[in-house]
This record gives sequence, C-alpha cells and structure tokens, in this order.
Amino acid sequence: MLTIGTLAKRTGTKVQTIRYYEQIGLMPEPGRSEGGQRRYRDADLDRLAFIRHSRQLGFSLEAIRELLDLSDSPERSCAQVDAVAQKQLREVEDRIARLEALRVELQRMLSECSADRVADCRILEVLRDHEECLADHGRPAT
Amino acid sequence: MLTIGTLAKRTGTKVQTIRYYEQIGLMPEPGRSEGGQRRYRDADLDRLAFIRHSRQLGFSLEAIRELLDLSDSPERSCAQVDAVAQKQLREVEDRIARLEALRVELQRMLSECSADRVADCRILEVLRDHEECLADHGRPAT
DNA sequence: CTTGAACCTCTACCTGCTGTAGCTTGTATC
DNA sequence: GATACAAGCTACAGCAGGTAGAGGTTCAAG
Repeated sequence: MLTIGTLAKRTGTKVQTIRYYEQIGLMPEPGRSEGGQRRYRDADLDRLAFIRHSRQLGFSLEAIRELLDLSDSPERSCAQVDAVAQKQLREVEDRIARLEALRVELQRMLSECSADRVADCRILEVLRDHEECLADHGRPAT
Repeated sequence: MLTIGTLAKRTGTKVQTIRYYEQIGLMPEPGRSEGGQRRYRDADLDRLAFIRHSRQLGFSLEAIRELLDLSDSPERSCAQVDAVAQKQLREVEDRIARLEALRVELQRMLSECSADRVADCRILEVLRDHEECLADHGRPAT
C-alpha cells in the first residue's frame, strides 16, 4: 500500500496534482486508511505514470482519458489509439510552425533595431504597425 | 469618438476582451457617453492595436505592459525594449526545441506501431514506460 | 507518549480570455 | 413621437491544468 506522497515522489507529480486527477476522474478513488488517508496499489502507480508520461508528450487530459479507456479494452483495434497520437502529432507540428514564424519575426525585429532612444526604436515601431510584419501570425502562438 | 464595437472590429478583438484589458489596467478607462457607454479616441485604438499585435507575437500581458510603459518615455534608452524582445525570442526558441523533441518522439511511436490489437499497441507501451523514450522531455511542452 | 512530517478538506488563485444572464442605451425607420 | 432591434452595460462563471495556503488530523519513529 502506497501513500500519496510515495506516488508523488515516484512519478514526479505534486501531491495536489494527484488529488486533482482524482477529482476530475482521471485517477480512481483509492482505498483509505483507518484514519482516512489515501492508500494506493501498484496499478495506480502505473496509471499515474502513464498519465504523466502522456502529459510530457503534450497530450491533453481529455486525450489521455481516451487513451486510458482504450487501453482498458485490449481486444479492440488500436486504430483509435493511432488516431489520437496522429492528432497530437499534427497539433505539435502546427504549434512548431506557428512558433517558427514568430521566431523569424522576432529575430528580424531585433536585428533591425540599432537605435538607442526609445523614440526611434524599430521594435516598438513594428509592434505598433502590423503592416511591417512579413509573417502571417493571425493567432496567438500557444 | 469610437464605440467599443468599432474598436473591436478594427483590431480583431472581442468586445469582452477590451473590457478585460481595461479591468486589468492595460487599457485606460475611456470617457463615457451620457448613457454610460464607453467612447474611445484614436490613441486608444493605436494602443489596442499595439497590444493585439504584441499578443500575436506571443508576448505576455505583463511584457506588453512593460513595453507600453517604455514607449511612454521616448527619451530613454531602448535597451530595455531590446531585452524584453530578446527574452521573448529565447522563450519561443525554447518552446520550439521542446516541441521538436516531442514531434520526434511521437513520430517514432507512430512508426513503430503496426499492431492491430490494443493489447499489442506499441504506442500505449511507450506511454506506459518512460524508459522506452529516447527524447529528454522533462517538462510538459507549452 | 510525544513529536513532527505527512496527510486531510476546502478554497482561492494563476493566464488570457470567453460566454451567459438580465438589463439599458442608441439609432434608424415609420 | 413610437417602436424595433442592435449594441452596449455589469456581474459573474467557466475553460485548461494545475498550484498555494489555511487550518486541522493522522501516522510512524523514538
């Protein structure tokens, strides 16, 4: 029987985060000690590790929920698992592309500014006037 | 005198967002009509455009606040402006690097899985076991 | 038996908005 | 002047994905 602190240490998660995952139904409600403290099994440790690792790969909690559900039915086709991962890959690629555009723009901005007074600062000028931008950055980059 | 809706349309911002910026002190409190509706000047439009454009380049509201403050003192050195932009560039580069690592990992995961049953799915295996990862992805990728 | 670390619940806060409810104002048309 | 309707107003709740703190209880070692 593992305490919440042990789980936290072994998976590199904060204690509060584990309780949060329980609250949103991502982790099951564990058993309790006499005094009411959470007591976990090894299976819970595995599940939490899965969640954390998926988070590190950028999956949303919703996607992780889906992956966990899928992995509970081992006889089903893994096409759905594939689809979830593909979607995640596309999202990551998207984000990279958008950030890349920002990077180029920021670099250009910085390289252009050689003024020393704020009044002549090219950076501020570019920020003031979208027209001076070459990049197409419609959405904020998340 | 411009209404909030006009400002919204011209800058591609939602009306609520403008009110939110006012609430957090990023936009000044504008004058009001007899009936209490906000009425803006052209300077407000410029300021909002600056904010929105900076947001599109990924600057945080805190950074934007700083940039706006700096641009209010045109005689000062623009070194600080430069510093803010540099920091933003570094953050973007960081995020790109982390996402790039994720991309590689996700791609590898996907290419390895040729099972059709969930039970044999490589993707789920990799997610279960961090050790199977080559990439070093300590933090979630934001 | 006492100490002190670790646990408990509950609530609020973070960023950067977005949406809704319920009401008021402004303006164009008749 | 009456009326219709868009657009404005305030206030509050909610999103992701947690994090922090208050104030109190339990567990395990010595």
